[in-house]
Amino acid sequence: MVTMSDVAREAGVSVMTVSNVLNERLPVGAPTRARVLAAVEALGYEVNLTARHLRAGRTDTVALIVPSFHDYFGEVADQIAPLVEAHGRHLVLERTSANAQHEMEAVSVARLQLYDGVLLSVAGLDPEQLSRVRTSKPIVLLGERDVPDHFDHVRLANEEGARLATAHMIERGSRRILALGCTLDQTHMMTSDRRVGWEVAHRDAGLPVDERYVVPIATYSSEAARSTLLDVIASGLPFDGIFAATDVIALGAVAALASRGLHVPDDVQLAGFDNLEVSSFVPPGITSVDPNHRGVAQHAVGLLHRRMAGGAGPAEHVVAPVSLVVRGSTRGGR
Amino acid sequence: MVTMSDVAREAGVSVMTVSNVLNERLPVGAPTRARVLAAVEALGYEVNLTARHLRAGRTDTVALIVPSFHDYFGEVADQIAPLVEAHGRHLVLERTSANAQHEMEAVSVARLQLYDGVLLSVAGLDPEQLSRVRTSKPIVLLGERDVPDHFDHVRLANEEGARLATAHMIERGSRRILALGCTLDQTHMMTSDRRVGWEVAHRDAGLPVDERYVVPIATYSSEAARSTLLDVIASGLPFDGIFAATDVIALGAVAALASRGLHVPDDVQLAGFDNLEVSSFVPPGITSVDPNHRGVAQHAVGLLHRRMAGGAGPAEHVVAPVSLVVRGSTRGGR
DNA sequence: ACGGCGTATTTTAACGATATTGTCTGCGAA
DNA sequence: TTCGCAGACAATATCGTTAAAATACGCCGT
Repeated sequence: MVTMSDVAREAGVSVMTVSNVLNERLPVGAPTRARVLAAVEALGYEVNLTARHLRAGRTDTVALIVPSFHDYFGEVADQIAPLVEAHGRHLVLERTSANAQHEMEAVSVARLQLYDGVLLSVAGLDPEQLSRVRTSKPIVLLGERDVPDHFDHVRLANEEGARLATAHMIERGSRRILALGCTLDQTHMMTSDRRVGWEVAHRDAGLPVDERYVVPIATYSSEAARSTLLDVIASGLPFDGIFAATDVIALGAVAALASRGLHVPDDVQLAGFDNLEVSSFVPPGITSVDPNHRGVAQHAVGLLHRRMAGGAGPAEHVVAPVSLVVRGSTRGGR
Repeated sequence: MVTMSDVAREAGVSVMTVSNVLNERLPVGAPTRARVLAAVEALGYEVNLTARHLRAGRTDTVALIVPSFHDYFGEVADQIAPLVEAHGRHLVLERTSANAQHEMEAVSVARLQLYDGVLLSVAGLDPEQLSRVRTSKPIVLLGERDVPDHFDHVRLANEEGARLATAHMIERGSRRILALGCTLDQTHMMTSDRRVGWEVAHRDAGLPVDERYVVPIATYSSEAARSTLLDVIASGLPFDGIFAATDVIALGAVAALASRGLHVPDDVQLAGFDNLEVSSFVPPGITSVDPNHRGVAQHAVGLLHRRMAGGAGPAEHVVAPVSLVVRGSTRGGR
């Protein structure tokens, strides 16, 4: 590897002069500067960022740690990247495979020290595990789980989104709406918060809440959703609407309904959550709760930036508002 | 920050003893070890990886540099991650926004020095620009563009995949097949290689090749595909099949066809390329060329690993085989 | 001619970890 | 008693860079 001292020797100057030429900290005489630049060019020198990071105590890099690079997270990441770069920092992604052990490793203080700040999308860690993470590094948590109070946290208005979607289908005539991929858990989780919204919509409309219509699925994949919904259909439980906890689940539902000859929205209305790009293209267009990626990204990066700039003060817990995008999978959609 | 020397002071030993306890290089007496571990625990010490990286000259980290975190790249990344981790290294992703300037920055030798190896998904850089990248760091290129000979490179059998898909639709009765999202370029690019496969299938079947059926699109988005296809329909050009250059494009085509009341596959057969997960769930299931992510990932990581282990020898240029997955969007699919 | 000042450049000392070499202690063998 | 040697630990040098302090050099005014 070519180092500064190689360049210095080649140019017949000290390493500090090389550093000063390259970083323009102290002024360097024109002839000397020219010799240094020539040597840099000749040897193909590039600064060693590891050394600079050690010396500077900063890396000008932010990590976004996500469970997988798929779908929702990919879309959020694409929103976050330019915001981080606007602050003159780099963004890198790390993956945890939604596995609590991997997440703990990712947030091990050792790993964190490589970054000036971390956006951690929490999927596998519960509050108890998270509270064991002690570090002075700025961290902002993203995700739908409960987290310890002392972390900055951005989450979605899950309940409200689910309520919007369900109320919309009720208004358009559905009376038996599955909550596909939701759960009856009492703790705050994505799947239970969204189920609560589904319940609230029923109560608001004076409709009974039937727990048989809450249908959990094994994994959050389209395939699991498809086979689970096929089971529901086979069981004979009557339904005329589906609130899918995520668009990935909605997609599996679309496939299952089509394979059983059920028409959307005439036989069954369908609404999802996440407003993935594909959702507007899958005929007849899937009505979906838009999670407001841009807003989430802005809040998260904003909070992180404030902490990195040394901002103190109590942790903030942001609930980002969501909105319903109506498409052809519910009646009245275009 | 808590450093080794803080721990050393707390435990009343030298820093080397702390290092030896933590890394188990030289043996340390049991009582001393216990004191050190207690001090580590008490102070919450974690190793500073930046310092270790500088000293070791390695980072045990591989970067995957992609144009965006969407769709295809997200899926490839999820395949690559476990393979890299199996070699005891970390994987991080960086994003270039398919922008040549960003790509050049990403491969600036400075940035590379943070990693032991780099997988670079080339979207914006042409061979001439790439050949200016001089570094001794192991780099493996991914992607469908031509690259300088001295780089290891993994690409797909684009032409063969397109030929398979097109021949399949011809066999099932299509006679006027659009090449949507393809181009007439003569240089090797994804869009032109796939167009060549479309041509070859026609010639193999003794059918004429009509260049009016090659329909480029402005951006590789579903939305652009949809509006472009709507224009084609409006133009009155008759067609009974579509080979879409990517599944993202196929998805836009599905939406356009549905909105014009054209039935897939009865009125128009449709086949895509990439076999995205969604493609098997969008009714009636999109026939697609499977790009063999797993194989690509294995080749790429294998090549990189060999180079990182010091393997010399000429650069390899791998063309990963692809296969056709037949679904309901072509006749005879399930 | 000389003190003083400003600019150009070098020297020194870190950043935090670790490979290498060096010191000390105690014990067994001659 | 003396030497050698092994085990346990410490001191030093180093990775490549940069902040801060030190030096060298010319030039000015008096």
